[in-house]
Amino acid sequence: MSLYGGVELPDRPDPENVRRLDLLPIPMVRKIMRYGWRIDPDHFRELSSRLTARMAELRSDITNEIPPEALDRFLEVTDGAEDDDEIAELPDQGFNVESSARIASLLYDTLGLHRTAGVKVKKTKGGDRFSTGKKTLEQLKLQHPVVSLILSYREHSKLESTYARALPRIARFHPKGKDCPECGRFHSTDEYRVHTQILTTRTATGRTASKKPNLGNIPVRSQLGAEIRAGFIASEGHKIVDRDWSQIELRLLAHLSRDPVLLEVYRNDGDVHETTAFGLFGSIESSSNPVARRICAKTCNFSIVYGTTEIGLYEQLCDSFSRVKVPYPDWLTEAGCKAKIDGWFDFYTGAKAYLDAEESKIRRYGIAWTQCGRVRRIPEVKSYHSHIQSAGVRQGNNHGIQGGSADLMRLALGELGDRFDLLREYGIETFPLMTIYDQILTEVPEDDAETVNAATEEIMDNVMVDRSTGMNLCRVPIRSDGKIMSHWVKE
DNA sequence: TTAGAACGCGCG
DNA sequence: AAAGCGCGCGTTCTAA
Repeated sequence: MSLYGGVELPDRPDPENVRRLDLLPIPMVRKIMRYGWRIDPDHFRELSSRLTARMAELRSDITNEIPPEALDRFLEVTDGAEDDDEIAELPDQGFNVESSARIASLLYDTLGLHRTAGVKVKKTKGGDRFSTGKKTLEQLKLQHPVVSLILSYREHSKLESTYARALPRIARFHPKGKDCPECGRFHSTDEYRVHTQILTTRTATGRTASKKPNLGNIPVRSQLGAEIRAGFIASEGHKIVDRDWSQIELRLLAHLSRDPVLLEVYRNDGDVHETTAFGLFGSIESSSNPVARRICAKTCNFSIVYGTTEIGLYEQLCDSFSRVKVPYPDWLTEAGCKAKIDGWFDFYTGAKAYLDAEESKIRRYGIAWTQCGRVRRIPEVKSYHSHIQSAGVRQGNNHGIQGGSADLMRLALGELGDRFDLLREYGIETFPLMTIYDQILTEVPEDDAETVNAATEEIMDNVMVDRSTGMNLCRVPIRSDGKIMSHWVKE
């Protein structure tokens, strides 16, 4: 029985429910940590040497881009980093590109890019010097060719040190045969697996956190990053079932806010990003740049809800556009972003009303809670500094959505654990690989992949259906996308 | 020598 | 005064 629109929500936290939520996923979490996830060490070793080689090239390209007299001037300057130890910069290798302080010295002291740039260059958090972060460098790209080279070097270096080099070292050996001493299962070949640690009571919002390795930040967005993911593989004769919720946080917002536009989109299985684009730009036929139009809408949907300002949205949009190599549209200014934010709230009036109502509750109680009753204290709203208060309100509103989706994930993991136990009685063995915020990955014998995919879908999509009464407690449908693969990338 | 802050950056 | 939230990790660099 569906009660879309007919359900009144409890307005107070339910501590019993939260305790249950914290315990529910534990059997699944323990399995994830015990079984681990197979990786291909040779893939990473090969990738690592490719990255290292490219880094050396980029290092010399960077030095070559600097005029000789400027380079001499730059290399003479010694800052605290340069003792007479190993860290000292070797003349034949150029300088230490890893050091943000050295990069700042190069870009600003030696080349003076902060003066030639049209925009105001940001300072670091401590305010000691000009920033060399990605967003700043993106803005300086056109000033000097060395900037893009530095960005490229950073990308390579990040992937090499954090993933390509680290993962094979962390992996444990699982010998072939039955009763593997590491995980107890049967392996038809020797394999290497990484065993992440999952922390279930650490984050402020109720999300789980993963470490050693952190499987929540394995690259995917860039071309190079996808090559890291390709090294995560399934056991011999097995497949990976990868299912992720579709826009779970926006659906939760639709549910909580009862925004009429959002409700309508999701109930009709519509395209929410296209709908936002329509609200911000008008019909697609009148658009000169449909690609930019959609990127903008998508970015707005994921940023504005959490209280981004025009400056933040501007930076975010620049990042989105450069990522997909779409030229910046002419309206992309801070003022233009202000207009988009206003337009977004004018279009989604119900969401606006919900966020405002939440804000007043958060300010009054100094507490934010999810629908399931997960509490987060927000003492900041009682601060005498208005910017601290605003940050607190943003955290609180974020908690309702991010924490709410974390609650759903815990519910789903609990249900899925029970379902997997049932499948085992029918001879289907499942090995949970990971849960990443809105995603559940499972390793399963090839022939059972479709079955497990369907079971996972059933659990995830009905996570807000009360199993004892059959009542649907969500005002919009919850949907997910599933993939069956042998590498952690599309086939 | 070691601990940890600062910076930067990967993901949802 | 800062400018969306939530994390973990690698490197540099400083302080003890």
